[in-house]
Amino acid sequence: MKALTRNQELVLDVLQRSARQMSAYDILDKLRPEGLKAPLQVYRALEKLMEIQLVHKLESLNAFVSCNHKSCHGSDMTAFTICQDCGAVNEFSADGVAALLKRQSVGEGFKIYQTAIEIKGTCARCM
Amino acid sequence: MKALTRNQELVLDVLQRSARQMSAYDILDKLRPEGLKAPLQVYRALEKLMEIQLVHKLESLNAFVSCNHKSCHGSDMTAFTICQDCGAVNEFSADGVAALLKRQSVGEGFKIYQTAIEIKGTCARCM
DNA sequence: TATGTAATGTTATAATATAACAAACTGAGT
DNA sequence: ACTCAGTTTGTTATATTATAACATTACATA
Repeated sequence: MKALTRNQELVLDVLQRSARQMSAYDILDKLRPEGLKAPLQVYRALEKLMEIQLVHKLESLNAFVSCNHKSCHGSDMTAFTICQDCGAVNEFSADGVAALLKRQSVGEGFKIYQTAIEIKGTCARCM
Repeated sequence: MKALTRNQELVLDVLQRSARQMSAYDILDKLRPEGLKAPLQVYRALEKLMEIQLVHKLESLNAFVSCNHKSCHGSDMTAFTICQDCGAVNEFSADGVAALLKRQSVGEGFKIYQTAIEIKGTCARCM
């Protein structure tokens, strides 16, 4: 487990402090005071952070969240609920779903590398 | 079930003829000969077509596919495998997964509106 | 025909993401 | 310490994806 570089630390830190998902440009704006200037600096850090599963991308929102969910590091399965009213995103453990998907995809001769499950709807608070 | 408008027909037709997923701009380029000029014409058609589930968006690719999968109209659950080698996309039926997700999310007090499951990996052909 | 809803066309612009290339840093092996 | 390979960085420019705003037209139906 390699140490993070400065830019990676900065990006991760911003994401961890944020209550919400952030776009790459949201992150960039937060980090301008630290000297970051170009989107690529953020995107590159995000790429690495996703590689080591400290950050996930919400594909349907083009946004990023940090992941403290220990069980998820080393897993290739992430699942999120996204509330369409309040915007709250919640990562939840989907082990049963993961197992089922794996079985099914093996049945179809497909080798899973990474899975994104994004569920849009209404959260308990907003109902 | 309302009839489709001209633009919606055109967009759906292009997608159905295509062996692959297409970006909105891919579609636009195919339809320039029919007189379409602006991205919005395509995006608006796509929006409607997705609403009535004749088209799905692959969130992780920012691309669109048509859906002939009868069982899926009226469902709020779509699942895709995406081969990272050849790019082939396959929609598969994930009823079991859907049921499981529904049970689990209900447990967490979340009301599902729409779910995207996108699995990246290697297809049988490419293994 | 009046009326409301939906769809259209158009221009402009916002938001998201990557290409290309030179330079600096890092770590392992010698 | 030296060097080599690999990674990370900084930077400018550009590609790709998506929406805003607004005037206009089509269309069903009461």
